[in-house]
Amino acid sequence: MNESIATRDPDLTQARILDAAFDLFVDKGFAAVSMRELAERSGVTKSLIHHHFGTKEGLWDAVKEAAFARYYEGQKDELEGADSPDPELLKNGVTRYFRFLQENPQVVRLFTWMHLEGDTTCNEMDAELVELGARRVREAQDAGLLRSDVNPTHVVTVFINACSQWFEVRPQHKNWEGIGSDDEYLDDFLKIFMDGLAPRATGPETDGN
Amino acid sequence: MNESIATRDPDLTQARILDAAFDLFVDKGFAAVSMRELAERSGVTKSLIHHHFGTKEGLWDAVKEAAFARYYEGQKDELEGADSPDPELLKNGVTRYFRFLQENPQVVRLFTWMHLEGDTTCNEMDAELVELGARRVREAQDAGLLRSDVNPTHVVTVFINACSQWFEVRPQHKNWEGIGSDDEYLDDFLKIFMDGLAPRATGPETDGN
DNA sequence: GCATTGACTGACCGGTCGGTCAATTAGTAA
DNA sequence: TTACTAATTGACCGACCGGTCAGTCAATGC
Repeated sequence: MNESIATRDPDLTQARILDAAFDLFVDKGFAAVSMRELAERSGVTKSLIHHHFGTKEGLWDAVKEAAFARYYEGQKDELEGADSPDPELLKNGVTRYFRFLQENPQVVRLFTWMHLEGDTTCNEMDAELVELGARRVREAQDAGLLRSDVNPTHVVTVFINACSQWFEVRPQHKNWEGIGSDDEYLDDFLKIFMDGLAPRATGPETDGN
Repeated sequence: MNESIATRDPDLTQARILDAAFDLFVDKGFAAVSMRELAERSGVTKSLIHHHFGTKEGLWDAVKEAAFARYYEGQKDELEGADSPDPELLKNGVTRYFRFLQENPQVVRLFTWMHLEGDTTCNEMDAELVELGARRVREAQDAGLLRSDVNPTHVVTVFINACSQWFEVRPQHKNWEGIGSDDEYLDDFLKIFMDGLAPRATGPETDGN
């Protein structure tokens, strides 16, 4: 706050503002954050934020765009990295997604704010990621590695829901009696999820296809 | 708005204010709602709200308390209504919970706001409900009707998460390609969930090892 | 040198915020 | 009727809101 910028660097300034705004918006929500607060946190004047981002909504949009772009790139890379259909692949996919949310709690909160707002700006990208995952599931189904009587999109949705909601409510549930650690929850979920997705014995014999 | 109260009825007035506040807070979140807006919506003066509820926070607390009390009573009754341990019971429990959220989308949003706020006022009641459900699961496990190598609390948590997150993001996902209706999602989830919870073949019978 | 551009500032704007308060009004018990 | 209590009102408060604007200041090109 006391330090002023050594030399004029608009890019760095914008990055500073975006960082502070990300933290504050994620923490308190859009409506509960004031421009003055944002200015103080990022060490610039309120007017400067308006200069770079126009309105408060403009800044909020920029924050969401930047955060989601990072998320999107990371997830897309991981989804496209895998190749051969394999149940182990699904398990790893779930685990990686779970780890990602675990390490990025702010992303969970950001998405939750956006959902409550009815924000649809990231809808196509979101849909694309799920579509990518669903395609993997369908490949595994066609290869006879996963049961085929469930909608692949729902398979992906179930694990996304089970993971993201876990971290969304984690702060409240943390010290509940009977509830385990992140890893224990993940283990139990994977047991249920993977065994529940195992190919069904449709006939009298062991399903070999 | 035009109608004024025929005769003074403080209870009715408070109920009116609570109703309007519930709708507005659930819709826009605590910070984004103004006392003037609340007053106009409930057809009373701003001062009158302060008279009955003290502060804006006081009204918010009252709204949350009332809503959660209703939720708590309903859920508790359903959980205590069941008696014999039975896998069908778990399936019915999931279905009933799913239907409840389906019919009460505002409750989903309210809880999400509360989670983001870090609200812990309903934590004990929440924990009690999950504990009740977990006890049912444990009974079924002890009776050999469900696999025993998973934490009963996690079993309950998984289905709560899968259901509530579904409705939390539903407005955004509604017209995604590949995604089905509420009922189709529930069916697919139940397939995975129930089969994933079936007792494992550890013994002499048809064993895959 | 000088003009131009854009980053950056601080004072200021009208409006809205949550909350208060004295005064009025309607029920109620004596 | 009277006295009391509580519901209800509208005017009002200081603080804060998001946003604007004229102007300063540093870099860049000529």
